[in-house]
Amino acid sequence: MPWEKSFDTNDAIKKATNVFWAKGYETTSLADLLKAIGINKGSFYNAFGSKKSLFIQSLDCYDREHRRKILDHLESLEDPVLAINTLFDTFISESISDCERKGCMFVNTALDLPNHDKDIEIAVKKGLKDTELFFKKQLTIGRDNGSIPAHVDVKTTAKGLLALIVGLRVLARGVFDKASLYAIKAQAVNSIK
Amino acid sequence: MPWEKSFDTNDAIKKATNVFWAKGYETTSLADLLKAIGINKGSFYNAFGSKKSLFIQSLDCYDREHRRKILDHLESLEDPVLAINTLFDTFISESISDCERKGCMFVNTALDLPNHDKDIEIAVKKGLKDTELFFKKQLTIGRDNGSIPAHVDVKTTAKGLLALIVGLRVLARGVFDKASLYAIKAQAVNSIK
DNA sequence: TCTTGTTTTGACTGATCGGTACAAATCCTC
DNA sequence: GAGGATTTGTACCGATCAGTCAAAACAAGA
Repeated sequence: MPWEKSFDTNDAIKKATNVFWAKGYETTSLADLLKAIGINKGSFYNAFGSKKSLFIQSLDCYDREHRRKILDHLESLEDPVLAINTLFDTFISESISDCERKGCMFVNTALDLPNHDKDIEIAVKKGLKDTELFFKKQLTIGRDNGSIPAHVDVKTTAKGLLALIVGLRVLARGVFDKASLYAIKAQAVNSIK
Repeated sequence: MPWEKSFDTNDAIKKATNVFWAKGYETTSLADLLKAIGINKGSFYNAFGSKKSLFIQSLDCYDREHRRKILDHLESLEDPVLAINTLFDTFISESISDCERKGCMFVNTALDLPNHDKDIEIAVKKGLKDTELFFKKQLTIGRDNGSIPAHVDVKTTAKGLLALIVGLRVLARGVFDKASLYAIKAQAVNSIK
């Protein structure tokens, strides 16, 4: 009975994610989203309800398709020191090769949390807490298998590494060059030996 | 001959700075600025020319009245380890006590550099480079007087400390609590001993 | 072929955006 | 007080903002 949808919702969310990722919530206009997805207003509101609702779905998409995917791969390495090294390498080369300089969608959103609603705050906190947990797990494994010395405090260092990653993500959006980004990595590597 | 201005330009810039600081350039509307300063459009465009021109003046105001003022004081301590400790303490207590959670205007602006014009990019880069230079100077003094061990690499550590500060500033805007912010400080302190 | 249910389209809403134009109000000097 | 310089308040500009809505387009079942 119904008319088949002419566009794929998941595909549309992915396209929207890229726009929100690069420009942020406020700066992204509805016109930007419609152009990126290739539909018009009626279809947009029929499919997504509101700009904010799509933003939340985009955050979730980013979380699954980017953030968690990277961490899952690093965890599978089963080598905490290598995992942390590779994490920094990945973000640095991602930053350098991305001519849009999008950075990290969670970091970008975290910075203007004061201007966002509670539900978005919760989603962002959850993502960053989970990244912190990733560091905690890796540090614990490393200490247990001896690849990370015992004097490294797991809780403190996990938060410190998260802060370094966040700093790297910000500075990679136009302030630091490649060499400087690798200096941040060196700081991170130093803190686990 | 001329009619005296009914408001002080510098005072107006300070008020505008607070709004831009909290909300960012795009999200701040002209109406926000007019309300904060307490003037109306005619006076605004007569005094400042454009929204962007005022933003640049606000960045400069922040640079002089906040960023440099803090660093000047820390340099006057003539004790690099104390200076770096106090820097983190200052930012942490500033973050906690500020109910607006404004963070740092340079960090906020740095994150959306891709959406800003060249002149703003230059101003932000300059401010952050100068902060990096502050770290370099302090580390050099510390190594010279023996309060910081020789194995600490000045250039790398300066960039690392800057990244930690940037990360702290972001995470303080809604993700981390007080204890977590102090963990970042601990990471910084660890890296210079 | 006609009905039914869904999706698409694009015009429309009222609000707000940054910025301009200009007359009225104000003050200083002569 | 007159004249000139400058600020101030406000009406207005076109563009854009997020969001609404009714009619057109369409597919499948009857």
